[in-house]
Amino acid sequence: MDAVLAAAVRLFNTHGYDATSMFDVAETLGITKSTLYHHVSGKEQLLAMAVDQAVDGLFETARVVRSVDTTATLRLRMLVRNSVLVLAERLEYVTLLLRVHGNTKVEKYALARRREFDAVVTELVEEAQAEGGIRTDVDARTAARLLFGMVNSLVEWYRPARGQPEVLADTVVRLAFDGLRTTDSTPDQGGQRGY
Amino acid sequence: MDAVLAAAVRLFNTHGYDATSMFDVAETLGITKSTLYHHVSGKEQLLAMAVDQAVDGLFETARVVRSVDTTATLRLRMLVRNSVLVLAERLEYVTLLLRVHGNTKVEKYALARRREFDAVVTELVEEAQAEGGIRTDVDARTAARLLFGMVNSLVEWYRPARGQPEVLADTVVRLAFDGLRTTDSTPDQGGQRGY
DNA sequence: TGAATTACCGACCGATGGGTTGGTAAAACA
DNA sequence: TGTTTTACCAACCCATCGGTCGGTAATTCA
Repeated sequence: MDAVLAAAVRLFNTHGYDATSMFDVAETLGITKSTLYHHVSGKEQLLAMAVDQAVDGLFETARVVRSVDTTATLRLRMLVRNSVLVLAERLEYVTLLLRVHGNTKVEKYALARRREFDAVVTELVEEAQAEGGIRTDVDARTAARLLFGMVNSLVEWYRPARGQPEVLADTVVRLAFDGLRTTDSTPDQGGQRGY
Repeated sequence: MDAVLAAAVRLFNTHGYDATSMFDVAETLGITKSTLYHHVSGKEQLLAMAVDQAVDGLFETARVVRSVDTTATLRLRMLVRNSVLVLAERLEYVTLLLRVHGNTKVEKYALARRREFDAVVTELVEEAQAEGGIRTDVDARTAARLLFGMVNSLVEWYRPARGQPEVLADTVVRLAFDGLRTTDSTPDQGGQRGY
């Protein structure tokens, strides 16, 4: 069953959801279409399961971060870092989630969950701004969107083979918080490994 | 003809390229499918034209930036800023370009041009690193990808109504180069309006 | 061993989609 | 005015797709 989902998601990502037929999925698994329908209720269910895999990972990380007792700024750093790790770990599922744009029930659900996650990030950015941890001359909503725009763009090029995701996560955090400019005097934000 | 392309691209973006039928496009224009085929050779041509609109804008900006006689760092800032402006100006075309992932001839062409643009950015990042203008502890290719990952994410939420694109472009440049951290002493990189 | 469950398949169905054909009405041009 | 070009359309073609149906082989379980 997991094999079915994995194969489907891989095909969805390489050829596009619409362009992938249930026949394609079945063929990849070495079974016929009828047999495939014996295992899954339909194409949309495959999409729904994939979206859930991605969304669950993201919200789990948001939940963990929320429960940590530290500054909002540090929690924001943790959220970014952990999100990169989730993206790397569930790459194919998150890729599919981020490409959803249509109008079916499942797709609308996916978009709603993404907006929900966005709201969490925006709130955290606002908190961090309020405590003076990050710049206030950029609208919180805009900052949150650009920040996760950068994070999410990973799905376009990151491939698991290319080294540990932790290294990448650190890079993303550093770039997001300190920018591209020469790191004259990198301010160590508390020294808690990586954040 | 421009009206045909505009209508098609809008539909492609809202419902997805595959999910949009030529009948849908025709209906939106208030003509029949046969008449639509009298104006365009096929669905792929519409995609090709849209992709060209986006790609041409991006490469034009890269060309202009390349011809400016200043530091690589400042040119990189200009490229980011101008890219945001192109994205805002040709939003629907660039949106479509960035969503292309399939395997047809046109889609492969689009991906190739995107990679080409990527190479230009990476090269500029390397130059800027070499002259000491930006941090060197991040791989140039990775930095370039994350940088334009952020820029490109605009297509997911930016809507023209929301104020001048110049303001947004400045925000993106600031965030990309100085990061989210509190702007203790914003280093004015030369004072050339916005960069 | 016999019954029930599970995995599997070939053939089929209705709908949709990209694209074509063969033609008419209206401009543009001479 | 006659002719060519342009804009337009209804009907049709064929491939593909999501999904169903009726049935068979293998497996599980009692």
